[in-house]
Amino acid sequence: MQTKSVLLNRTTSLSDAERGRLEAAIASVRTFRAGETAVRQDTQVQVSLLLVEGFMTRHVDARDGKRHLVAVHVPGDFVDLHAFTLKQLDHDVGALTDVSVAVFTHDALEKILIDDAALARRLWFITMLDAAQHRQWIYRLSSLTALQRVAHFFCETHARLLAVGRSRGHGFSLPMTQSDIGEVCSLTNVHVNRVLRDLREMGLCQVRSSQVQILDLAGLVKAGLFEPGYLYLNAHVAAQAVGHIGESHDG
Amino acid sequence: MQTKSVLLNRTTSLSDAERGRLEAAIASVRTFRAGETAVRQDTQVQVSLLLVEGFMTRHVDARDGKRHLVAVHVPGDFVDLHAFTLKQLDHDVGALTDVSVAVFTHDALEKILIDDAALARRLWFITMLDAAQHRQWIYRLSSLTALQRVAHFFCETHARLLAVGRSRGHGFSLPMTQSDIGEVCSLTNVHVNRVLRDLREMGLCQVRSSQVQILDLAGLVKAGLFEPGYLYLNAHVAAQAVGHIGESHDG
DNA sequence: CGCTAGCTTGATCTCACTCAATAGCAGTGG
DNA sequence: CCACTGCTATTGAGTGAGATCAAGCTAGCG
Repeated sequence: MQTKSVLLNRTTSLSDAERGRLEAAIASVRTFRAGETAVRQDTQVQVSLLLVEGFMTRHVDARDGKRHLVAVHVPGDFVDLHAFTLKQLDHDVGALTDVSVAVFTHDALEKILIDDAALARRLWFITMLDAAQHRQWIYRLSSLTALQRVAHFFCETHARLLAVGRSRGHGFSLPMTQSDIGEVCSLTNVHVNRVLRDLREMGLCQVRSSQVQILDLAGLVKAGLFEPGYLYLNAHVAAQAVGHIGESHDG
Repeated sequence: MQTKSVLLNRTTSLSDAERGRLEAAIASVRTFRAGETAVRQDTQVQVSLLLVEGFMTRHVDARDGKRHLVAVHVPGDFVDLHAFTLKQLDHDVGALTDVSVAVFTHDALEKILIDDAALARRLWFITMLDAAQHRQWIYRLSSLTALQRVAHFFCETHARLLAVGRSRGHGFSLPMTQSDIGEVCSLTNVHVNRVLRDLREMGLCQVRSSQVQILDLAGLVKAGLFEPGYLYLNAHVAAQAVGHIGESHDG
């Protein structure tokens, strides 16, 4: 089953029993097209979505028409598990690319909460990882310069993709425009463009056509003051994420 | 019992049974002095703290010696419930004033998770409220000007204090220096000072000796583009928080 | 081939930072 | 009692990172 491998790849190592239990709870798999809004702010929801393939965002629309991202999701992420307890969201969930998601009804999750405390705690943990990332985004906005922010965001995304086997260390797919990156880092598209030029000229990384090519991971980590502790990765992946382990050799 | 009234005042309405269950799980009550660090980043923890009296912060120390707050806590808040699943925190927890806290062992919380799914879900919800506030802080930093940020922060804090009966609508206690407010809003103490002068001259609010006096709540809400939806307050409190209900008459 | 979305570069502007100086106030000790 | 220290608040002058405005470029696509 397609979804099986995704769950297997989660940072949060699940026991076989837990994984099976979670997969059994999938109600359906559905897709959204790039640009579609999957969940709209302030509407009542009875399901939560696990992203199987593609990239999604969570974003708030400011009153002046601008919007700001509060999360970027990669395959394996439970994008709106928090809706299980909140029931209505304070932000939109959108698809950056064509995506497919596994749908979990809240009834099914409720059943897990009642019957399987260990798995429930795992799910809770996943939502807490999310909150830890929010805190790091606050740090990024409050304490880093434009260049540091972009470098930090790239390191974070790279680390998370590493954790789910979607990067081999040399680069990764990032289907976002410079304006999108600006909405993550609170910069204008013009300034993102200048920052990317600087990163390129510094020999740290290169971005073209939705691909981030990492030229000097250790340098990028340093430039972004990136410390992956908040991602609660296993030691091996964490070391890889900061460039302390040679990249895997792939084809 | 002192703690009882605190739990009673929680935004999240608990049933009598749930409240009793939670109070029974309190292992002890302890205190910290103003300025003390209650929980330190990256250390293993086996307990979580519910703030009974006083104000606490959660903050990350940046590499350059500056620090940034990621949360301000008021009485009734479960300040580090997320440690139950994370086990070690990505930030410090500190006391702004002398505080007293109720201590819950994670063993006791584990028991609740196993035995009482409804209460467990309530606790999970509380941690999700926290995440929703993180998201709003991201919005505040990314999309608001200095004056808007400070106004927004005051509105948020006021709303939360209203919810636990610690404000009657005219003002509230905020034991923070201008530098502290700067660490919330990512501004220098100098600029916070200028913003406070502007807010005063605009007739919106007045701050002196740790007291925020609200002169025009509706105006402050407007100035801070404050929309309390993310706090998931009950309708009555929410209306009060944005100045749509006349303040209560107190002594 | 023309249209549109995204990228790139230059010129100018502005909000908030930095640096600096002064004042008020609480605590402490001679 | 006053001198001294340390912390917080206040105000002014100059600076800078990133925004804004404007124009031209590139590439995919109907």
